[in-house]
Amino acid sequence: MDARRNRLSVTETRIRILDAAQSLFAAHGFEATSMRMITTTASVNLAAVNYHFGSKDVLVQEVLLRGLRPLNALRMQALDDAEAAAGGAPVKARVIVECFFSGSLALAAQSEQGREFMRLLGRTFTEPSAVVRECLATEYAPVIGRYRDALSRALPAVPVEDIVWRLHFMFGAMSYAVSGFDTLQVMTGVQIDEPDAMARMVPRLMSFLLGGLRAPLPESN
Amino acid sequence: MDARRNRLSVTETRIRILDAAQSLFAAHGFEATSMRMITTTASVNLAAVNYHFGSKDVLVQEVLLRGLRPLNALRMQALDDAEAAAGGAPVKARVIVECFFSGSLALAAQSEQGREFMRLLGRTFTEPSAVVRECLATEYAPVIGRYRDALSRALPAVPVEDIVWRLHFMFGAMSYAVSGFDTLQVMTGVQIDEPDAMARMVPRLMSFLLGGLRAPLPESN
DNA sequence: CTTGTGTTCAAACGTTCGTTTGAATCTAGA
DNA sequence: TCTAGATTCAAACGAACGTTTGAACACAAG
Repeated sequence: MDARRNRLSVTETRIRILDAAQSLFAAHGFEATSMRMITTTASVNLAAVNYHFGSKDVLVQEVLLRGLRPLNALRMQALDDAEAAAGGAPVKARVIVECFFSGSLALAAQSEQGREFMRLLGRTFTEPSAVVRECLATEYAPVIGRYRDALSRALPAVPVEDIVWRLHFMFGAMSYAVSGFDTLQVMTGVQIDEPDAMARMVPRLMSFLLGGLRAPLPESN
Repeated sequence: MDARRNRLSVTETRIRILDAAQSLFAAHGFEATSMRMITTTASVNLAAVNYHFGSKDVLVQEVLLRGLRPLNALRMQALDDAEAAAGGAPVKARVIVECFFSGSLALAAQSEQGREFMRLLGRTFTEPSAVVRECLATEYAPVIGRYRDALSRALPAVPVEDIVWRLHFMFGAMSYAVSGFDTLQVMTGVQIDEPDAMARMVPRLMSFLLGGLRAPLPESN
């Protein structure tokens, strides 16, 4: 089998590149990560990325899609299940938020690679690169739509427009919370080095987000 | 005076560079903005940045400090005033949040340059660059400390550790809200092109943040 | 063994980056 | 008016970037 060959199989080379790229992207960002850093970390030749993926942009896309597609599939499924369990009644806001996070948590809990991707996801939202934005827009659009509708049913007093705004704020708090651990440390002096930092953060984040979602509307004047 | 000279005065050249850099940094990010873009936009020679500032990193710092120092001074002053007005009593959480935003709003309201800087600020938090992080840490540390203490007095039921977490989430929602207009558009299909988008967003953001700040704590098990 | 296809490799490509240089130019003070 | 210092300018520097090239290599099929 593959183990006998001293040359790596095709799929193995691709995976090594994807893994190295994901790790470096999460640590340094997309632009700041060079092809040479990626190929050196992956222990493959410099030309391998262009041979297997065509360009750096395509590699970025494939790294994002590899993590994002199963994650968003989990999020859709979780909401489907919750709505089925509720019968015809609207799903409670707290449950909806939990649905959104359960996928991330599962992914982050099961492997260091999962945690790495979550850190990477935090970066993507503020990334100026056009290819990243386009990728996110395509992948997130249906999920956002689904959750917007569910939240709109759960919080009938909140106009859809405000639901969208609050979803936007939620994404901000979320991506920042995931990607900005070191910023938090440096700004506050708090140390968050424990490996279970994510698990300790998520319930706090969920309380915060739920509080924001259910906040009274600003007086419209 | 200066108007008679066909050569720019020293301070004018510096200001032209700072303005052009701020505008381009806000639009494309720090790394993606080249010296040639800056000097072309400012209509000065390529070598001018290195002559007047020493390096691109120093220019980045000076752009940040020029906007951040007066902004944070306003924030400190606003909280001082609120505490003085409250006598010995703790300032209400809603007022504290308003203090934090009043400075940003004043800056954003009075000039396009102010709005530009707010957009730039949104980028900074997720910027991987070491020089940016260091600059933010130094400038924000005392402000964060002050607001943390004030919030801790306003919300005695919330442990200081959770106050810090929620401040962190606040920063995320805030920076994302300011910098991620186009992301919001692209993800939701909502159009936010009006010039008063900032003014329409802030009350919504404040409601959201206050709701998050005052949310019930997660059940500690 | 030979052939053909897919993969790896070292080397170089052209471009752009931030920075430096040394001469030209302007300004202020003696 | 002349000179010393500050500023601008065109040009080039070395380094790093993403990408391309063509030969070398591995391996399965005939």
